[in-house]
Amino acid sequence: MSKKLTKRSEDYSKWYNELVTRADLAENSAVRGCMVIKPYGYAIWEKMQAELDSKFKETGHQNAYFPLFVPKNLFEAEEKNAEGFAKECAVVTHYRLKNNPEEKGKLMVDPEAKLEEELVVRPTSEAIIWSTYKNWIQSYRDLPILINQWANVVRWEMRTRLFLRTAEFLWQEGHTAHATRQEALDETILINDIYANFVENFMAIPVIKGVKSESERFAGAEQTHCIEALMQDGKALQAGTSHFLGQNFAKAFDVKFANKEGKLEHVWASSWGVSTRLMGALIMTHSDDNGLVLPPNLAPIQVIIVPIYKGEEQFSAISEVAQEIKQQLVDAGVSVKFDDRDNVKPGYKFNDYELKGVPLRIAIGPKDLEKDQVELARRDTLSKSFISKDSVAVVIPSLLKEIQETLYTKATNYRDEHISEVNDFESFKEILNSKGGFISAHWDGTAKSEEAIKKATKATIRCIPNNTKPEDGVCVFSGNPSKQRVLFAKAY
RNA sequence: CGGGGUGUAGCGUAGCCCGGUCAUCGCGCCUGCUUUGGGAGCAGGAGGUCGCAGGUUCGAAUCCUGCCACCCCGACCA
Repeated sequence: MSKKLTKRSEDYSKWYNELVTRADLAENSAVRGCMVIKPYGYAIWEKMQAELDSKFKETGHQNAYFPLFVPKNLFEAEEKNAEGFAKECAVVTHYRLKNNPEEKGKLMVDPEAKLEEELVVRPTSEAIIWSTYKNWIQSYRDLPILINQWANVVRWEMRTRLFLRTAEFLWQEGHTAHATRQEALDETILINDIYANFVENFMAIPVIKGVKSESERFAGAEQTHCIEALMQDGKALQAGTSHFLGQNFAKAFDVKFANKEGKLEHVWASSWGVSTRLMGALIMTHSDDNGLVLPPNLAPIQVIIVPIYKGEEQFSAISEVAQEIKQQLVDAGVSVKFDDRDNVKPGYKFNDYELKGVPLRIAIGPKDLEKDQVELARRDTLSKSFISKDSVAVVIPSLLKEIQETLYTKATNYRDEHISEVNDFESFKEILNSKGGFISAHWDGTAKSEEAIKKATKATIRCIPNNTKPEDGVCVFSGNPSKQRVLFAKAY
């Protein structure tokens, strides 16, 4: 394997794959379409989990856990939902293996052990959860139910890609039940805002909040709110969704409550989720040709200390200073590692931690010891400077903040430069293929035009942004009247 | 499921057309010494049912047949 990473501009997919593998985040598993998330990648995911989880709790949500298997008859209950996911379900049909009489030492599925009712491995948990909520809800006093679960789900995708589309992935899914339409709608929007704040402030990825067109909507939802991000290859990525489910699931699973007047009503619902796909967004938003670039908020190691030395004597002198600095940083709440491995040279370590996206690197050598200084290198700008060894604990925490902001600003500038307003279909196609990114254009609101545009350009409506102002125009495809612009893009 | 491609050491590969010292090279790994301010050097070493099963042949990584797996492009998708 070559030491240099493939350049982003040469082959974006290859670059992405190499980066994920070589930065030690994850790798393809022996199981088709599944991935192994390695400790370094998982540590980042855990940070994301912790932050999101606290936001959910702050807003009154609780965690719970529901089964992996969904009996087929439950799965069928909400027709649109079932139809939407039917083509990508893994199904358990048997519960036992036996020795294969034809081949020694091999096992076979025992045909005697066929299940009466097949079990669908959850592609999402609405069905199993709503069949449970039915028993939990009788009165308006039981509402709202605000539950989240951290879980894995399985969607048997034809083609997979590390983090972005794996057959099994990790996510959180919230499922709430409310007494009124408005309350459920408010919840849907509250969560979408939590997602947006999290992705922007914590992951330093700018997003556009909006709602999905009917054809892009979650199967079984009345409205799908979403956050859309833009990757460095000009393709959009749906980073999170929050669905207003209306009474669809309540009706499908017959979930009713007695209101204050004693009348029975169906409850109102929302569901929402973000997944390990956010890891993909993180990688494709910030990384460069040297590897991953982690925002300090998410970096398992925020500062790496690399010693440069000849011989035992120098090493112990440098170690002493390094340990001292490490302790100061730990006390300042910084996550820091001192890499004292002797089997690799400093140059190797420099490259290795750049590949892994560690935000700051401190190098300490004999020359620095003499001058009471250390070399400080930023991952985001790749710039180096020297600071006095006593100022480390003061300089670094604020520098980490600055890096977090710089990354967000840089990504935002890139995103904003890649939103193009167009008014005719020729420039639509032209810009989509040359520059990529989001295209803001008028659309007549029909699924027909949307489909035709998709066929012609592979671009889909990413969202109808929340902040667009009404503006009279004509559909970029059909020429029919339109009241506002929507965002198109090629998407992952 | 359609169209294309690939399976040789942990990873990446040469060899396949034209059968015969042919199992190649690089990275990684192990041992030792020298190194250490941007992916170290030298010396030695370990590691392979050439995807699987048949067939042709005196002889198969190489030719033929079947199977399996994976990858890419489409349809599908968080």
